[in-house]
Amino acid sequence: MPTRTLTKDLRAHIGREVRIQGWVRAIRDQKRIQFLIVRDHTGLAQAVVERAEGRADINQTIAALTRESAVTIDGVVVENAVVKTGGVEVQIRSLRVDNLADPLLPLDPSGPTEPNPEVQANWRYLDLRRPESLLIFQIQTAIEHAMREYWIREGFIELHSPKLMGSPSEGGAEVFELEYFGRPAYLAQSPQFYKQMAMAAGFDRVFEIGPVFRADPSFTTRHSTEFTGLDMEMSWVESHEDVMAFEERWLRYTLERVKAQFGDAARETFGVEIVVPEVPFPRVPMGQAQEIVARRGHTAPAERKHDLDATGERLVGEYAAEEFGHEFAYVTDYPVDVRPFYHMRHPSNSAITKSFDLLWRGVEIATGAQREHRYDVLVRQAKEKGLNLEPIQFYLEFFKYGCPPHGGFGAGLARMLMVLLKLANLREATFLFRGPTRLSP
RNA sequence: GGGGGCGUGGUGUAGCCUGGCUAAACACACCUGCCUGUCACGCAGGAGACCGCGGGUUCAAAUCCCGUCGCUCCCGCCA
Repeated sequence: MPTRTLTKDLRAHIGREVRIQGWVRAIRDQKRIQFLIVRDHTGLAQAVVERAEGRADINQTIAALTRESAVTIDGVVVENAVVKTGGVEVQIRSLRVDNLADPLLPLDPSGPTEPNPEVQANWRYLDLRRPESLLIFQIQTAIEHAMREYWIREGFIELHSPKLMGSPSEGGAEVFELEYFGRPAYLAQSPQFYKQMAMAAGFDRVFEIGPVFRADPSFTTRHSTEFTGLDMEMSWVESHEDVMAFEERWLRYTLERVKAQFGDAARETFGVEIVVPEVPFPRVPMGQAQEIVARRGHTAPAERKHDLDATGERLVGEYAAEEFGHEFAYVTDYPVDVRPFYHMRHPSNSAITKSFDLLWRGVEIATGAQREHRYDVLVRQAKEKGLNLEPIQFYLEFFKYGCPPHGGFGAGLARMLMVLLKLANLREATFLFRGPTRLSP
């Protein structure tokens, strides 16, 4: 008997005794009868008990109960069309208070208004009790699952690369430094070098879903200092086009799966329609992107006229939506000066890289490229960027003993979730947000 | 890093511009009592903030000024 029944399954247990477990969302304690609304991760259920001599203990417990307490209820499921929680209710036989909640909640998960961001962050576990919060992470699980499924089906190997590094992977300004047994170490801001090392190792195709760290003091709704990176790298590509072609099919599959599982829930809770994108996605070379942006009346600051700023990206997103009816757009052919040294350059035009960004509804969600796999060219490009070769020598060595041509991309999980569900802020799509001013809980 | 906004009981806000008329108001939550099935339950009563912090102006400041701390948004950086 003490097998737990989820609230969503009560209808299948009419007339039988069940145990439900969850949080007290509401207490309606009346003279003759007492109602509890109990929430678990699958929904709401009403539990009811009449005030009577034989149930004085239960009646008393309920009189002293508080909202958001954790309870276990045993009782019989009865059908009652009047009841708004699914037309069924549980007639309480016994009630156990597993954890009584303090009556003064710092954050009310079923309250009429949303608390301030700071209150939400400080009491994140109460904030996460809101069903819409739960749904975000159920959808995140489905996304990750579908992505991993597609990768594995395509012959990829899953990688877990180290996050502690002896030298900053590239550049250096945006890397966290920490003390490592008396010498400096750095938190990986990308698995870039290691996934390329797997190419040199002959793994052919790899992916990694793991934490990445960025020491940028960014204050926007779409940045954090620690997030889950989605990275992949594939060997024997002819160009970055092969990578883009993979990525768009991977995304189409993922959204297909997520829509099938959560399309209705996403519509009801967030008012968003999950669209399974057509492939190929629209492609917009940087030169054309600049024209589109200019035509739409936006002028980027002179010093970054080779790149797209956030507004520019939004406008290219609008363009893709209007011209192609598409939520996604690849921006390709970024100039050398706005790309890292390891991006391969076009053989016909060395000022342009074989790289791309992927925009979703005008928000940058991924960056990719074909990598430079020729040792001497790579060294030349690193020098050109003014890099100190010594700390990256281990990386450069990958390309001295037979490394296949390869390419890949990196994307951000929370950022994709934010765009998918049209959330106002990345932190809603992050279990525990880390930012320049947020390091706890 | 640059710019804007905000900071009032447990929570969300009003009041601030046009200082005193409010011993700081409203909603939700909380406490007490009442209520024959409630379902945003209802009704009656009650407790709870000296208005982020520090300084200044003034007869008088939550309200004006300066500083400071915190949060937040935009830009930049990027996923």
